[in-house]
Amino acid sequence: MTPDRSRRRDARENAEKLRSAALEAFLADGLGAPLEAIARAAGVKVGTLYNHFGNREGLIDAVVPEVLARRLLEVTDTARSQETARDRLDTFVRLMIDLLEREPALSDALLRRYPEAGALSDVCERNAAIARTLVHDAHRSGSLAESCSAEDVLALIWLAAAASRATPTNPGWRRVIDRAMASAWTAPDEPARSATGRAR
Amino acid sequence: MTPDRSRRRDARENAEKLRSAALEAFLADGLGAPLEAIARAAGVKVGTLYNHFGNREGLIDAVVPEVLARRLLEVTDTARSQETARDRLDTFVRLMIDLLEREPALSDALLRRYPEAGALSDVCERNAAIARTLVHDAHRSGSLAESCSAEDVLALIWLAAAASRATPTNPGWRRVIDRAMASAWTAPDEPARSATGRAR
DNA sequence: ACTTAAATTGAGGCAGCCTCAATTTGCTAG
DNA sequence: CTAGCAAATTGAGGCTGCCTCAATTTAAGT
Repeated sequence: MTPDRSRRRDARENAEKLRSAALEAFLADGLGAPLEAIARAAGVKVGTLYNHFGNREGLIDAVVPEVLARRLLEVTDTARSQETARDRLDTFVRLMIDLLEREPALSDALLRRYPEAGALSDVCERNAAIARTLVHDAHRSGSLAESCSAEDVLALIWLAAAASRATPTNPGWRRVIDRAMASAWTAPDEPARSATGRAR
Repeated sequence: MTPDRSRRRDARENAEKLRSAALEAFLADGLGAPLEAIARAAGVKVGTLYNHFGNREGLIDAVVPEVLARRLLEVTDTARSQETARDRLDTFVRLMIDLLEREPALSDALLRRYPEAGALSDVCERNAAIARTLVHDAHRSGSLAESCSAEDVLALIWLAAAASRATPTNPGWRRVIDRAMASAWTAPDEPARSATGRAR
């Protein structure tokens, strides 16, 4: 984003090396990856890291939001391209959880483990807003039970994030979450195509 | 349990002080409570703690299993005293989750964060075995869907543990878990009393 | 080349985990 | 009652990890 206003080339290069090392570490190990290791991978001392980014949150914010926003965009794009409101929400939730299983950094972000990372929180909040509208549409279309609020859906996703970051992880959690989501639809099997309803 | 075979009174007393400080800390803050703080609270240096208990897991094992076993016994006793198989399982799950919300140490135990604490793992395993028989009975009684296996119920409890230990915690998770469990019963509302079933 | 502002870093403080040699202390046999 | 021994305690220290800052190095512009 900020193409680095600093005058000195070495500083710009070091910042760049740090960003790329950080990105790799954060994506691989989550947002708690040791900063000392990142600095080492960038061929620099930690002090330099702190000079450039202030603290862990600063570094996270400089590097992670963009990538996660891209991943989330893929999810929302695919979800929004579905025919029915139910499919849109269903796809969204499913892909979100798939993504959480692959991206520890996203789980850490959704769990708000680093609340000072403002840009990252924004990305999450924007995503939550999308989830809320998808839920709203699903409610309107009658395919999602009113008893399942938008906050419930967000909590479900949050829960997947928490599960995916628990140590050691228990593979069974996914079935439980799927069951919770499955029980939230009003029509037993297929989405109510527009209003062809034998709904209710 | 082991009333301490050591000859020297001071050693016995220190061990006792450590146990009680440890218990307090573990119950209050979970099994990750800093050992240095425990030693300090016991009026002793960490070295002494390590002399007596070897490592964190040793201390956990010396102190936590008994208490958690008691708590779990209350839960299973109450659960088993219910009339129907469905109520027994339902009560068990509900009380377990209540307990997890109150006892971070239990969540840490179920999450297997300290696998070397053998006695603790045993307590958990015994509890899991009880859960399995309750699920089995519920299946036999026809009140629990076959699609909800014992491992699914254990995963649901594990999930509650993970959620309750995530930082910061999101209060909404409980509704999601309740929904998952609620959807696992075959009869929509009340337990099928023995076989008076309009089940299926 | 020299100056100077900027960037880097080494050293260090803090909290945790854990180890171990040296010291202290309780117990007991004489 | 005391000396001597085994047992227990501990201080010091090593390790990782977070973060700070004064002193030094170095790039860039005149």
